[in-house]
Amino acid sequence: MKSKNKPTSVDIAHLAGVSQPTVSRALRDSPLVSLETRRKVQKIARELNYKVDVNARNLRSQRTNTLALLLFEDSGENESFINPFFLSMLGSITRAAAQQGYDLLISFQQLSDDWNAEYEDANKADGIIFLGYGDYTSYIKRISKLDQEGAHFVTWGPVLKDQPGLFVGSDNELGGFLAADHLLKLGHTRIAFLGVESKDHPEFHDRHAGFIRAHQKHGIAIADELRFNAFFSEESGYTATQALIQSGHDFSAIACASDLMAIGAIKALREHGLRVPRDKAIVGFDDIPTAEHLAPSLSTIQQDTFAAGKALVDSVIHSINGDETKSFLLPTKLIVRDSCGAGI
Amino acid sequence: MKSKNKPTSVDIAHLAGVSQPTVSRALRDSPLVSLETRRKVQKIARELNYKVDVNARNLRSQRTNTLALLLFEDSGENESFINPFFLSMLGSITRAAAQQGYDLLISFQQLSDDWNAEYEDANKADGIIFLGYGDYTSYIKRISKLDQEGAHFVTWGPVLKDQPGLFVGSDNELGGFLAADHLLKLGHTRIAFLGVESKDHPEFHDRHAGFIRAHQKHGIAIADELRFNAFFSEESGYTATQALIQSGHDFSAIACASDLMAIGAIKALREHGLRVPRDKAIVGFDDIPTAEHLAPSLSTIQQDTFAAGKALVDSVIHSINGDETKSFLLPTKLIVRDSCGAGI
DNA sequence: TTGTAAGCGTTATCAG
DNA sequence: CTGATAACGCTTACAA
Repeated sequence: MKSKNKPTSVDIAHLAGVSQPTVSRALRDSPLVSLETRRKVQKIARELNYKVDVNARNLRSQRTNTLALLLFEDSGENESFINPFFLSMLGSITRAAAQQGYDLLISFQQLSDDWNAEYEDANKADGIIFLGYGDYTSYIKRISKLDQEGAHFVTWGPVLKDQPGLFVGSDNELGGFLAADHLLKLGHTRIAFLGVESKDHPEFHDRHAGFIRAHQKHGIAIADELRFNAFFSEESGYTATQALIQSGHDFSAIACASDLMAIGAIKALREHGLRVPRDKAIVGFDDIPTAEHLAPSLSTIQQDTFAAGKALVDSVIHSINGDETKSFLLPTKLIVRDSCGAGI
Repeated sequence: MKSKNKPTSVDIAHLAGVSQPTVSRALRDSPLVSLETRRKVQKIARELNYKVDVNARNLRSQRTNTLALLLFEDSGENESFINPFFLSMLGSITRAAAQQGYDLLISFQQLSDDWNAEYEDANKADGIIFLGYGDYTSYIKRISKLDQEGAHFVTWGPVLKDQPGLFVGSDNELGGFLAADHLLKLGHTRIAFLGVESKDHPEFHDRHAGFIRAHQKHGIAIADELRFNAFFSEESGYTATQALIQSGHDFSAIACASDLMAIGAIKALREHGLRVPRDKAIVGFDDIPTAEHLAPSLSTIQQDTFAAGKALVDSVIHSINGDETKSFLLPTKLIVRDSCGAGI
């Protein structure tokens, strides 16, 4: 079944009449080998369609030139469905890794799983990128050990004081601020906020903190009764919005902590005969590809997945190389579309 | 920088007072090792946080337990943008691979690249999944060699006579039929078709073939002047639709060979003051996540990415195992939404 | 049930 | 500049 016997560096050595380490060196274009020998060896290698066996190389050199991407999912989510924001990240990380000459090993993990962060231990990868860690508190516990062991990894997430490990994330506080600021400028004063309040979800916390700061800037009091818990998903946004409507509290706009939530919110509003943006304004968060195609198109806070992928890959490579590394945030940006209308 | 010296099976052997192969066997839970010894060894391994070095294992066993996914992109496409259909595939392939206990190595390739299909040669992976091969004719040339070498790979694509290698794909002919049949049932008789006509793109050809078959079934003549070339992208659908409108030919519906095209088509129609579905009906193809959120929601032909991912992974694994394998198609399905209206 | 010996295909080290 | 020799850490025979 399998192909013919693959040529090895020994085979080439014989054919070229040189020693086998010389072959190895020649193929890496080492200047320690004379140009003539190099040429000869490389020619033969090409003719035989020789490829270095990466397992042998990795074993000997203790380096894999591979990055592992561990994607964690809330197990509650729909089986066959991946958060589109993560999908975008996945795309840009793959690209960035390729650009740096690293292979990318991808693995989905269930949060419930016994944590399978053995990629570096098993020498499958030189470093790890974590995406979507679930809840922050238990995640931190889990990675503290990794960090002490000197593993090379970076996490997509919030940057907080005294965190173990390396983090890269979006400036969620800024995003929350921009969203609320936009609505407040449009004249809204009673703005609902959809997003979980918990130490376990610092991103949401930060988005809400920005939300508060914007209110302070405008001298508008926060209406705490308009804050509803919701996770990333559409269902969650839908449910929270129903609760909001049924609460009977007055509101003219909703700031959602994710675009999926916003989709659910719009659906719920519509079912109650409320139109966006005529009756209620909506802002999302993420800028997933669907956002611009929604009806109405969704104003939202954009996370730059392209920059994020590159930042994650660069960070973990720096860590691998033993360079100085530091956690940092990427700016978020307001994208104005139709879902907020022209103001009150 | 790197962690402490990782424990090896030899270390454990010493501690456990057994031979090193015994350790290796015990860790694989081989029944050839007494329960007692197994327990002892496993306990020590756990305490030391020992992990098998996959490079050593792979080198010795000549198996990697890894699949490579090579994703080809039309280089013309927007740099940071990946076809959402492929993104869905990527998600489901990752899942399916994990389920089968395989790691997944992902690589983006530019079509222009010097073909980097060396994954199996280099023993990085036991088999390869190809996604988005560009144009069929040159792709076939490229893989013929792989096939002769006995490489283990499967391609997402059309199933044709005398193909080299293994293919899994959607039943595009059926999809094209379902799309046109739906429109014809609604009373449309002059239906435009957007999709490239070329031997190099058999999927589009098949979709059009189904389109024709539906017309035949309904006894309606095909209006060849209503066929416009377009690729997958939104821009392409936009441009083709403009051309269609400017051609002055009468039409009441458009069948698009991809959802992205449909998005572009709707945009073009709207700019010409034409409303969907009131003035023109639209059917897409793929059922990308955005489709249901468009305004109007897009009727389309669904490709089952979940089944597809599983089928691709299973196929390549069968091939690796030397089992009998055969190319096959997965059924496509009509999803009725609002973009076709209630008929003429 | 366990141990011994060999080897997977490289790269590293050192000597020439 | 090149070559001999020894690892890298595991699995596969085969022998006991």
